[in-house]
Amino acid sequence: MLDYGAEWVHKPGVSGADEQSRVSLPVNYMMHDKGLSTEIGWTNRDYAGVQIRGNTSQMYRMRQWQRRVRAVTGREKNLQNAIKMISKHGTKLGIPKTDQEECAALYRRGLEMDLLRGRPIKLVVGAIMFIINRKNDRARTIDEYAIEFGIPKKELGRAYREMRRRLKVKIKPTSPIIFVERYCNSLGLSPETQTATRELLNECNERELLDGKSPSGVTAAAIYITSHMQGQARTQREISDVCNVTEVTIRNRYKQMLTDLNIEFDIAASKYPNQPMVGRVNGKL
DNA sequence: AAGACGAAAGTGGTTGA
DNA sequence: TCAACAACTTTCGTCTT
Repeated sequence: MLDYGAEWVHKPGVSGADEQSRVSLPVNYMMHDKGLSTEIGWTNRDYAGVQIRGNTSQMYRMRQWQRRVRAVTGREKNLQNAIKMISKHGTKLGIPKTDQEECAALYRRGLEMDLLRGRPIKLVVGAIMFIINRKNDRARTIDEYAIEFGIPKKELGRAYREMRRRLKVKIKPTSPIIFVERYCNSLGLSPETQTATRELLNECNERELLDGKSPSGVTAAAIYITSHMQGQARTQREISDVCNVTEVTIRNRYKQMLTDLNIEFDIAASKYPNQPMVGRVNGKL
């Protein structure tokens, strides 16, 4: 686990409120030098805000060199590039800042272990961002990363698996549950329907009906069922658009779900509101 | 016309020899 | 490394409402 907390420095001989004095920002992995380097400001003023007189072109040159000197080695330049990319694509995909920092930290680790030489930065960054995505149970699929980075899915998948192995990141299989909130929201379904969908998936999971099936596929099927049961019917087409699975898959999955769970439910007859909720009666679905 | 259905053929990943 | 395999996709004609 990474600690994102502030870093307190203990001052000897000081007590009370001053005892825990903040020295600077917490170490920030989104800066290639962890935020520890010096920056010369552009204002031509000294620490007290007084205008610096005289040689402004000298100030300009100092700034220039400070910038140049900050990233000297190839490795540091590489890291700078990668971090820029993480932040750019991360923002577009809506990845939380904390996740982005984890990506940067993991990338740095790969760099230090010398695993990255000769690979396109884009590919490694994509793989690492997907690793963090999976590790933290985020509701995004590899397809979305492949599209965002403009890398064929096959290639990104291969890089992802290799990086995961070499960096020794342990990853659980994706649970369909993590997609429920996102998909239901996209489809404008009520919180009750979301809950019902989770119930349904949990029930399937307990009976071990989900292993080996694609997580977004079974989520799509579950939503198809519950949306009808809740009187908020969505078509297979609408759901397949949002969940990025085909209508055929939704059909196969939902039919099997109904038979496996012994649920008698006529989808065709359920297009109208006020259908009974999915829930447990005496512990049974 | 929209939605659902299911057969058929093809794809990529997993598994076990 | 290779073949077998299950899940999934694409495509398309048919049925139902």
